[in-house]
Amino acid sequence: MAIIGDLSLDLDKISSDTMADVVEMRLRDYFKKKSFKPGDALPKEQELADALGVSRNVLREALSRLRMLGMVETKKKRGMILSSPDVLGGFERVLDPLIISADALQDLFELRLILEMGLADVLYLNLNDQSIHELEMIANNEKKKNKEIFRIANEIAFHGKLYEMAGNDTVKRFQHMLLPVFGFVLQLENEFVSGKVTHLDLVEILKSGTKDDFRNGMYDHLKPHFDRLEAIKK
Amino acid sequence: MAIIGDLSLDLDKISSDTMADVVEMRLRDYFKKKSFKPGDALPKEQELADALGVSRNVLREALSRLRMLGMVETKKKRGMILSSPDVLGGFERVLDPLIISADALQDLFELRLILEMGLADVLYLNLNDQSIHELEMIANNEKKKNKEIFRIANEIAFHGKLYEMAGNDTVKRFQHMLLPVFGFVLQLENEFVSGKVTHLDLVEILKSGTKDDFRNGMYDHLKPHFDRLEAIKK
DNA sequence: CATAATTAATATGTACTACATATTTACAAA
DNA sequence: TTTGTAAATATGTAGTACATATTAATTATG
Repeated sequence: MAIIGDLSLDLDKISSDTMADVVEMRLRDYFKKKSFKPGDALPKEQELADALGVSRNVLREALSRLRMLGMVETKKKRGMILSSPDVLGGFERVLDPLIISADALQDLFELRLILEMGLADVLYLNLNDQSIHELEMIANNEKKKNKEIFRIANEIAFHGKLYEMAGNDTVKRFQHMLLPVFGFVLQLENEFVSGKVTHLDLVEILKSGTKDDFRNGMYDHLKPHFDRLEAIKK
Repeated sequence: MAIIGDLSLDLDKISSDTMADVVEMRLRDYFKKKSFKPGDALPKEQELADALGVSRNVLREALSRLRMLGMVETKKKRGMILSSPDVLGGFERVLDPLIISADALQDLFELRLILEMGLADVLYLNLNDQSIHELEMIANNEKKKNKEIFRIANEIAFHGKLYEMAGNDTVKRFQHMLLPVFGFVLQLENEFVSGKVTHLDLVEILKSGTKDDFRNGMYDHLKPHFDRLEAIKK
């Protein structure tokens, strides 16, 4: 006798791609196959629609997606050109803590910790006295202001500066996008404790310490977060 | 006398948002303001279009973007629901080494190195004998196969397994998406040398070494890449 | 002849209409 | 109670029309 278990495990959902989904993929393939490069002019909408056998409506729905990602730009009469997308644009649009899954939130929380811990090597490649001095100014500023109220702003300023010093704009932006997620997770846990190593301590390490010193300092600075992770994993 | 420099630096481009751009933003704001959560039903297309004062066409172009990102799903008659987007979907669609800028390529190359170096802490939180054993199998397998031909596949398998062991699906996928970029940059440089520390060495460290040992081992494993970075930065 | 002004041509942006299709709901039939 | 049928409805798709901005061509003008 046949055993009927969870149907959803045995029967895959019927994939109902719309024409816009298909056209989006086909356009991608077309650009690749023809090795279009940024700046190259694309055929006009009606030609593409005719070639694909769809209405101009459907084609524009697909184009709208590519335009959002920055893959294509259009000028009124000149037509469309392929362009260099902002690699983080699509990521940014989706990063709302209220709508992404709890698992993804947790993963992104960890991702930021991974970034902070991995930054040392690239950071030390770009280190110079001027930027260390600027970082120190930021850390010093924290003492003046009300610690509780400006705590989050201070965190953002200091760590953001670290990424800036690493000289990698994409990673800096990336980390900045992760901040709301990070804050959201912490808020859920009602946990705002600080590690033993302060921002000023980290500055001192940058002045005279090694990469390893910095990594260890950063770990201690982030220790409460890692402790939280450890507690969860068990 | 007025000095005329680079015009593009002095004159901002006129922002010519299309209706679809505006509607996309307005829908986002609407979802937030009404605190829609995944699963909630959205008004029907015609109602939204009427409310926004645009044609159903324009509204659908905006919706098409949100659908692509996985923010909304639609069923034929039931209407639309807000849903949990795949946080990396938008990123994945744009990661074509042939169209993203050279700067972004370089940044992403560094980003992968940062991830590898930062992985240790999260990895050690999840470590267990079983997964170490599986990793060892992968590393051992490399010796059997033709090293040159399978070199890239081996790299992907080993490092992919490391991310899997870290127990963070998002980061694992993220790293996997970065691989083509990584490979592309290396290919440009015609550089495929390995560090002194092999995959098997890393496995041994995982068995009996500390987090710091692992980080140092990973750094040595990736040393050629860091050397390349250092050469570029100067 | 060179520059400015005008006109024509064209591709995109937007709106509107129409209809097929899938899915729900309700109801009828077995 | 389950199954089958019919009506209702929201989305998916096609097609037409036109406004607008931009380019190209043409004419006017000094």
